[in-house]
Amino acid sequence: MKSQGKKTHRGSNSAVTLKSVAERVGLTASTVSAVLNNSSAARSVPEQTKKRVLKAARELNYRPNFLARSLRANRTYTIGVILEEIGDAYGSVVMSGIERYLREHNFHFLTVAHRHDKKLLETYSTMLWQRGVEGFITVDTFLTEKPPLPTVAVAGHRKLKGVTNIILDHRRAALLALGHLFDLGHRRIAFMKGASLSSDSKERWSAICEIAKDLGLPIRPELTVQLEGSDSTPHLGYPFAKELLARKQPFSALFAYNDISAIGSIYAFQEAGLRVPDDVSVVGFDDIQSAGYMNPPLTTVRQPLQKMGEIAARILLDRIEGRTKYISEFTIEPELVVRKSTSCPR
Amino acid sequence: MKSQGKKTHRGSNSAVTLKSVAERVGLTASTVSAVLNNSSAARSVPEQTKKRVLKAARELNYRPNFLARSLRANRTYTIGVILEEIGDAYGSVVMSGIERYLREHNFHFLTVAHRHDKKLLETYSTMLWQRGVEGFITVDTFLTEKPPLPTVAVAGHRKLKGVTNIILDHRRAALLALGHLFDLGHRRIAFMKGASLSSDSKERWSAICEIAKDLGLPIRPELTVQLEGSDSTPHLGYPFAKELLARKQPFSALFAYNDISAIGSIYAFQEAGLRVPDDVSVVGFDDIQSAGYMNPPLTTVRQPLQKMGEIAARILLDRIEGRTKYISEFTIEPELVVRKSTSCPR
DNA sequence: TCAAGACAAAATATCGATATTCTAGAGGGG
DNA sequence: CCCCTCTAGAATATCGATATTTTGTCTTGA
Repeated sequence: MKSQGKKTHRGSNSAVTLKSVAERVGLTASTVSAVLNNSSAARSVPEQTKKRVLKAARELNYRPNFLARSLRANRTYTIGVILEEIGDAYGSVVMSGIERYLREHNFHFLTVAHRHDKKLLETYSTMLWQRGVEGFITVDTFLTEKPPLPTVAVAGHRKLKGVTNIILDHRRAALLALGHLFDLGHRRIAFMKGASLSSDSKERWSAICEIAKDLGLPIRPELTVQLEGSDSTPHLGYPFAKELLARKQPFSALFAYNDISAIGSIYAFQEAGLRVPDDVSVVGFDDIQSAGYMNPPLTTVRQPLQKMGEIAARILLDRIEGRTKYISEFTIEPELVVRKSTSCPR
Repeated sequence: MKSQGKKTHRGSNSAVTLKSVAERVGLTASTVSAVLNNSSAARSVPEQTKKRVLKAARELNYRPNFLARSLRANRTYTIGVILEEIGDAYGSVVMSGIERYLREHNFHFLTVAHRHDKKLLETYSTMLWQRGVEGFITVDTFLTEKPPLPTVAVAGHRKLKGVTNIILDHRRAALLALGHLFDLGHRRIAFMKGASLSSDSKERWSAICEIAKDLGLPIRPELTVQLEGSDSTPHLGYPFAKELLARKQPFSALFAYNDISAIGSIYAFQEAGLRVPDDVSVVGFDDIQSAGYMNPPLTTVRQPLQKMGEIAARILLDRIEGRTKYISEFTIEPELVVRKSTSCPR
């Protein structure tokens, strides 16, 4: 005897299956399926019957079982999002953009954070792959080998075949920031390089070097510090700004690695009795949400993070659906947001 | 003739199935399955054969198909996370805690953001349910009816049967903040009430009223503003702080609804020539990452967001696995973080 | 010598949806 | 009158894994 009623249906959705709908109308599951999907086999089904089927499905509130469908069709309409960290001001905004686009196109996503652990990264991407995701979006992640699925990388600058990189135009970004400082009259500029772990680090730095050269601005080692650690709070910049001060080399401006470190630096400067921007101008990078509400409001190079997430999602879906060919890069233009943390040097 | 080799395997994982492993060792799929899962049927399989099977599986890098398995077992080891918004400083930190816990317990999660759209909320939760999630965690979300699956709500104060609420001890929070201001000598305190959309709003406010009464602090309507809109940038507080100033009623301190609005308020105060904390003390709520790096660093009531996410995940998994019974509430203790945005009134 | 076990593994049924093939009956044309 | 075609669906096979049932083969003891 069949069990009736008391199904626990834990993970699965309701107990209403194709079969139960079929029984209701006295037909077989295959016929009902054909009608509901309006497949070619449904051509020979009379209107009357179709109506009956649709009515029954509605009444029983039938929802096709996603797992069964996916298994059959070999499609999950799901992608995997691999981030360095979830709770920070960078990744989560990109994610928000991803979510936005996916939602409009009936895709979903699974998320994992690897926290810069290479081993974890590998485990996680295998896990997602096993779960049938159809592609990956990585954020701030160093991939070491070509993933087995279509992949789009946001802020990941290893060039890998098969991976589309969403990159910021770093030369443009450097030009915006340094040009701004240069125009204000700054000549002794301090720099904060990103931690070696941060995947954007290298590219951004080399762009800065190039542009500085073009502008005739020297990059002095004694005014350059390199961030370390994977802290994503403003602690990130604080100790390094202090170190910079401890070197007792004069400088009138700082181009920080990102807003987070800029904020930490400003804090260190103010603590040391320096006024921003009167004594030191500071330029950040990213334009995170709170940047405009710091004191002083931060002048920064804006990365349109949400948009980058949306574009990453769009490119990935286009590839999954075979609408477009693989492209190796997509460049996003940054924007300079001038607020109050920069001014002419004394 | 069967297709061989050139499978496209889009969503699904590799073409290595149980069957192919079985063929490799000249056995049937069922036997291989029994061995790999070490199920009771495998008792009668000789060690030699087991070894052969395991070896073949390893060599072919066999990964069981998640969809097939889930379909059979009616389990997905997946939960749905429903947030108001992803890219903000609140939800994403909670999510980070959720991720952390789930990862350690081999669960995954799907995420949707409803952006306070009730219709969307319903659609999305149905979608997740169809996809076989085994439970929900909601963040800052107004549920209107009992969900069809085990649910844990973070910062959602509708009391619904079957839903476990992770709540902050708001009375304690109010006591910490108001007690602090009171001890400093503040008597004319302005308040910012949360937007009606924000689910914490009401509870927090009534706790504040109670505690204020206990302390003998009057709550003056002319010093109370109510936030509106669902902006999650500091714009949130800015206009309302301006309105407060426009009323020309003296006050020496502000207890803001959250850090975001506190930051916006400080900005408005400073713009109006007021110094914080010398002219106005400000207390925030949440302790978001940048709170400590504002100028001045924000005194605030800390909500241990990441921990709340972890606990929500733990409670949900315990319920899914039937390890514990349903509990209707779990209370988290807040903590006062005294920084530099509060001082004695002039 | 024959039956009862034990052993080894194959066969089958199932999860739910869907694509393809098959069939029974009605109607029409030559 | 017979064959063909069309209708209206049923039956079956499949996706991949797994739980249950069955089938042989070999031992072993009475």
